[in-house]
Amino acid sequence: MDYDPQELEARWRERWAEEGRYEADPVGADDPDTAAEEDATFITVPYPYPSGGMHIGHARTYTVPDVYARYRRQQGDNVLFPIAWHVTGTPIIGAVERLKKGEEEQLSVLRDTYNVSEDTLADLETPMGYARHFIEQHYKKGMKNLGLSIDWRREFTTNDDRYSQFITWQYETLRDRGLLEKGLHPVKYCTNEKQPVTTHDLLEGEEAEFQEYTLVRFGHGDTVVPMATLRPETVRGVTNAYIDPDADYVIADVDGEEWFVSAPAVEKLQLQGHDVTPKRTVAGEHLVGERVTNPITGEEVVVLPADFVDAENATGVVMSVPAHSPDDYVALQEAKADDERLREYGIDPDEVEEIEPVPILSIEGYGDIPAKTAVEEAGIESSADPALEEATKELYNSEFHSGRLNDEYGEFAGEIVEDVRGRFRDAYRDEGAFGTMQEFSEEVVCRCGGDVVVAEQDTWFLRYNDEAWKQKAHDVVSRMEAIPENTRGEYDHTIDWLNEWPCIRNYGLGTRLPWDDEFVIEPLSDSTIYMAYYTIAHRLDEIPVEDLDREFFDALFYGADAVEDPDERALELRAEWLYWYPVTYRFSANDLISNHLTFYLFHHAELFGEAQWPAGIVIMGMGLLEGEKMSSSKGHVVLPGAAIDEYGADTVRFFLLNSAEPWQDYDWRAEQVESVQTQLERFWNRAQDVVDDPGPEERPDLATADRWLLSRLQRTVATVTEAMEGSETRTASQAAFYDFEEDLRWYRRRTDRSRPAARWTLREVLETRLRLLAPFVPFLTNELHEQLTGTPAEDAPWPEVDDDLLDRGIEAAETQIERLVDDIQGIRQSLQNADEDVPEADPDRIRVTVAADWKHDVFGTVADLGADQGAVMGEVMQDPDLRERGNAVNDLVGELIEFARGRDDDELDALAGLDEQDAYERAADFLGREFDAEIVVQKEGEDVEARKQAVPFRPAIELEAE
RNA sequence: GCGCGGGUAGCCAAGCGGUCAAAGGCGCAGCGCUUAGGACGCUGUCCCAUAGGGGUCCGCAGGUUCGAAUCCUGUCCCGCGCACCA
Repeated sequence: MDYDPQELEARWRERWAEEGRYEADPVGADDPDTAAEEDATFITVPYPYPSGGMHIGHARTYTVPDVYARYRRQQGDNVLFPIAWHVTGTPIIGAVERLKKGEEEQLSVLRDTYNVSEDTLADLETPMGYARHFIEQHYKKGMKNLGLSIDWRREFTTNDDRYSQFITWQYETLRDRGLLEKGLHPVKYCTNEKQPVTTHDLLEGEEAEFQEYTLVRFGHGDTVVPMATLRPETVRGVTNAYIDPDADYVIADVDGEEWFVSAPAVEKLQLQGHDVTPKRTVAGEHLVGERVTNPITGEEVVVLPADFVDAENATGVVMSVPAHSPDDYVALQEAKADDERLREYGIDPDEVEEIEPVPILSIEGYGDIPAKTAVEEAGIESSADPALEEATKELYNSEFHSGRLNDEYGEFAGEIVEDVRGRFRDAYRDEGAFGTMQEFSEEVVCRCGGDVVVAEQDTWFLRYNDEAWKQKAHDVVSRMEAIPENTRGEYDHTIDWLNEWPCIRNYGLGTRLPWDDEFVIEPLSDSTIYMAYYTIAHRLDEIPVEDLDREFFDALFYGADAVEDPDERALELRAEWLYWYPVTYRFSANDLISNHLTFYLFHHAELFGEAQWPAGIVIMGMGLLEGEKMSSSKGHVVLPGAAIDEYGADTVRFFLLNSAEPWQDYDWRAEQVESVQTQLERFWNRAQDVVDDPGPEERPDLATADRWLLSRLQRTVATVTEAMEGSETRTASQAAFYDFEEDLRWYRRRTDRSRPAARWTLREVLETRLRLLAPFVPFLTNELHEQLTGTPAEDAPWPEVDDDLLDRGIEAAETQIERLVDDIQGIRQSLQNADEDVPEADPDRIRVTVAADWKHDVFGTVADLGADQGAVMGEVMQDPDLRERGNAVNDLVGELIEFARGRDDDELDALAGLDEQDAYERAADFLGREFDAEIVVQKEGEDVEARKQAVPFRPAIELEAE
């Protein structure tokens, strides 16, 4: 029977679907308190977000947990592996809108990358229609084609009414526990659309960060002139101010005061919680030459004109600290040099000439006036010099990390800027001398073309900064299994670093905030405990939505005593939940540690008891395609459907699981995938050979080679099992498939495979390997295992190591034969390298001389005492015969000690028990065939002496030509 | 900047104190098998060598050790994540 993956895989898919093979239900759930929970294994993976199609990276994300799920099933566990669909938030809505607008890029992705036909495009014009298309046509199809062992009865979307009831319960509970809080928060706000926007909506400035400027409230008469700065601690070093004389500025009423700010600042201030009424617009020139009062020092400084001031940024008025800002220093120099311009603005040049930098902090290596030093050392002559920016950045950095404030700073004096800035700012903010304004680090433009600015918005926060909550989350981390182990610290790090998290949005799919339906709970916040929902999803459908109220879920998750009149149905579902929970392993991508996974830990820590806390998380790496990042917009993707059509699902699975461990990055390379396909085909063909001629039913007498192969098989079982326990899919599949293939190659070379014992051995080996490989290539292994035994591989138990078949002695002997072959080959090669022809390079006879008995006795002592020259010599010299040999013994011990180093006791014992001569004699036929020569095995003794020194396990070898 | 991961022969990639000139795959070369090709098997693929040997080597520089690709320190380079976005 030829290997036809398409035909074979289609058949098994059908069988699985018909049988409902992977539908899992609690066992012994009729008695909920004593259900056999220890056998329950619950595997989850983040539900896909169907805002586009599935690509090969997704295929791996879902196949890794599938392989583990299949492994646990063969180990006898009751395994639940469910899936659902995450549609919350804006990406799907955004995609639909771009489609409806007829955006070319979006149409091209849909048509060309995801093969959406023209007549189905219309179905995609509603969010759920769009989601449904990708769920059904891509994800579900792809998952089924891959052979994922999912319980399909439990699927749902996060936009379902019942799911919303569940999330409503979660958020009401959290609010009652004081873990939700209302407050102001900066958001990206489009001034054109007059609404908040997400990163996805941006045309420019996706990388922009929020920057918090301090507004230093300089005074001009009764008018406040707020100067924006990122370095509030330099306020005592201000010598003057700068303004753009040609830009528009506004005198406005702000929160009952009169302010002077740039025109663009008005809207920003309004959006940031200020009550702003513009009174009149003036040119910046209006303030030029005027004096403004420093709120901290009380000093008056002059306002100078400057073109470099950007009225679009913050308030459009800046303070000048020439001692510490190379920018300001150079600007001041240039102002001093341009008397004419100063006069133009009615400023007395002599007054400007007198302005000297005022240092306010000290820093080693920069002299008294750091900015001056920096500018001069960099040879900067003008503000147009590009080196100025670099010098400014470098000085800012140095001052931040190692500058110490001077004495005039009082309680803040002597401290490093990095440590003191926040406190300094807060102190004066409380006092009223400072204000705050948020601004982006770069220009941000909405896809609609509108300017995006920072707005402060009323928002509900999850209080991840709550110390008690953090502590509980840390407890979860300390108790769970983190795979790989080096990720554990990242969870702790994230828990410590997380602050308040705004958990609602103004629009999007999902669950409305229960007490304010203007808002919707955002995607990372409605996906923290949904694993619990899987355990009951299929049975929830029987219950009317309106019954799923707070009390219902309280009874479900907290038991009959938690509510006054518990709903019986809720208590039944509670049994299901308790049976499956906790989640045994959650498989997820490494970039989700810093948000989703840690949220998952937080919410479980708070809402559920310790017994329901996550038991383990396995982190998965990223995928590349031909060495490059995948990108659906560039069409640089491989779709699972196409890959499965071309190679078959088993090949796709095997490649994805075998090319790297789950947590390592992997690279889909067509060439490598093809090679996997041919390897599987070869495996199939060899298996067919065994199926066709399976040998005797009863175990015959086995030859050495058979016993060797069976012993190797036991080691393989041990290696694969251990690897699977740690989710090391690469190690496991490598050992079961490729590594063992090496052993088989040797076996084939070594022995006659038509013997009945060989047939029996090969059958045994195949059956075991099929079971070991069943999690990886379920289609092929099920088929072959059924052909061989009548049952599919997945229904056969996971192999166990048979100690009776493990034989160290046989393996040690075989290793010696391999070594002998290598050595003979090495000698022959060396002779073949000769410039002249050497007849011995093609020997007629090979003489193998085994070391004398007394040498083996010495080795026995080494094996007993270990690699300890002194101890061995001491022991050996007790023997008068050996003592007589003197130096020869000393040299031999040295060599044997070297040999014994790094070998474990088991191996040394096996070698000590080995009859070397017998091993070689039994292999003589084989060696003769290999080298086409007569093999003479002899033992070193009184009448036999080899040309070369024979040492135990390293016989003398002589090649002889007639 | 902060955190994580990584730099191994022509390429991919394993190894993570001694059995390491370093698994396996790809590529390349030779031989066998074959009508031929493919597939398969054997051999070779850093340098030197007429007997299983020697030399150099695992980003770079130091160090620990009887012994380092493997441990430590420093350094250079590359990838990924860093929030209100799934």
